[in-house]
Amino acid sequence: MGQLGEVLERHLLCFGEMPEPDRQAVRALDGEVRNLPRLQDALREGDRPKEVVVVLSGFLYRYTMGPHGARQVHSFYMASEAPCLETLYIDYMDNNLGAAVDSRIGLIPHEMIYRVIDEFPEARKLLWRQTLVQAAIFREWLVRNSNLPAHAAIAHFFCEMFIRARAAGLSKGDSCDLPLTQEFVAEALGITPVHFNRTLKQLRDTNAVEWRSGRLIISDFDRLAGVADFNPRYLHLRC
Amino acid sequence: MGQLGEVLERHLLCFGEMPEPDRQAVRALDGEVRNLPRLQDALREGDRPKEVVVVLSGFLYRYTMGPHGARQVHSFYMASEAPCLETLYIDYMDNNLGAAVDSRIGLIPHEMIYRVIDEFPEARKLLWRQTLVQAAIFREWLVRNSNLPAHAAIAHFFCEMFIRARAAGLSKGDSCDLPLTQEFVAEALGITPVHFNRTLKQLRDTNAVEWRSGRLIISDFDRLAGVADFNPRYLHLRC
DNA sequence: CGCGGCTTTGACAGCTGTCAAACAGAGTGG
DNA sequence: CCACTCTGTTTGACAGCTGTCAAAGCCGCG
Repeated sequence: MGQLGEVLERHLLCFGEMPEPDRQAVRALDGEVRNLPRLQDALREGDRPKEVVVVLSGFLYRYTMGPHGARQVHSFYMASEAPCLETLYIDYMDNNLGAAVDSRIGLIPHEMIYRVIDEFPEARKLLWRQTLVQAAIFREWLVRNSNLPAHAAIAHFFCEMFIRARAAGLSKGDSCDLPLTQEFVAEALGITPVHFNRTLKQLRDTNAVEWRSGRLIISDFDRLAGVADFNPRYLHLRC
Repeated sequence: MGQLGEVLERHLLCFGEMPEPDRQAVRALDGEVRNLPRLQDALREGDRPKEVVVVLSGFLYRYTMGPHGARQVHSFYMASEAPCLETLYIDYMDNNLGAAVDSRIGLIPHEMIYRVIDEFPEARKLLWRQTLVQAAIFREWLVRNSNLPAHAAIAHFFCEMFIRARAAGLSKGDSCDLPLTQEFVAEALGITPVHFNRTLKQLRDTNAVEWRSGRLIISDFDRLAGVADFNPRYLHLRC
């Protein structure tokens, strides 16, 4: 029973069920654990990683660098999530994975996972599905950043983060950790930090949400979801 | 040897290699062929399809409807491409798939593909990879729509469509079909048709690209790619 | 010729970006 | 305990890209 395998098993079970033998096979996965200091990268564009990453604590983010030093964040990953599962079957990274705060990550060798995939169809199905859910999230972010005005986009982002935290068992009541700077989130939403800050103030004034010292508190989820036209359907969560 | 299987085989080979037995298994896939008139949907939000779609001719597009009737296009699919391969392992559609022009599509039953996936690991690998490449394209569209000014976004879109058409063997020299209205493309880029039109005129004046009566002609690809900061890396094409 | 769909153009409002500077809070060292 | 520094947040002023609303032009087709 590897620590990493247990984390991955719990994560996969958010998206569907597996029979006990498959669960056991996933649970048996294990690998190296490593500290990843804030702003350090775990994977870089062009890398051909030989392990799959699991977030144990902290917050990771995936990004690409634009031509003029502009950074676009594609996604955030909280504890228990598995970014870049896709490295299993894609030749090389076309983006970067880094730590937004001091984090601890686990590295499960591809070889071990290939064996599970070959021998346990239900585990394979959930692994595959996890990568598809990632794609669904990218689609939703595309819609959000392309169509929603800043205040709705911010509300949408908060809703998603909270729902994901709750699914991962990381929320407490109506709040969860969100240890990011405004700049990070602004780069995920495709807006300027300045504009993000201004718009956040407006949202705060609605008393639906608060975000300070790394903690997100959603006192009126329904109102916030209404502002964002948020529907958690795309997350394909079972719980 | 199914017609649909052959199309799918050729598409998968754009992303990697398979040994002959796997190729044969894919080639043997087949199913119903159906006409899909312009603006009609093949799949709708909430559907639980039992077949995988292959585009035989025409142009499909995937989209979601926003709250105020706003439509966001997630992607376009030209002949030989396979949209929504993801339906194999995801519970229900969280978006719609429709025809941008009169099209012909093939429907391969999930059951047939599951058998290939179970018995032919290399075919499975390419199928999986195809879904991952889709995700990579979503990421790139996210970056494009979030960061690039309209003229660069349009140039980027043209570059991608041309490269994909060439990979599919659908280009002739420096041109390919692109039978879409300006409105469709504008909705993919997350800008207004009016603004799209205005900005397109500017691009046209650079003499790098032309687009009329459904045909895209790129007379100076390098210049266009420069404007867009386009790098085809994310398409993960072998050829 | 008239109709319908698409493209093109105009005028104007407004959301968002840019550049700068002030402000706040945590950690450091004197 | 108080400067001091550093990072991140907050505000201000202003430019400009993009959206909105309308109307005109273009083209294929019955």
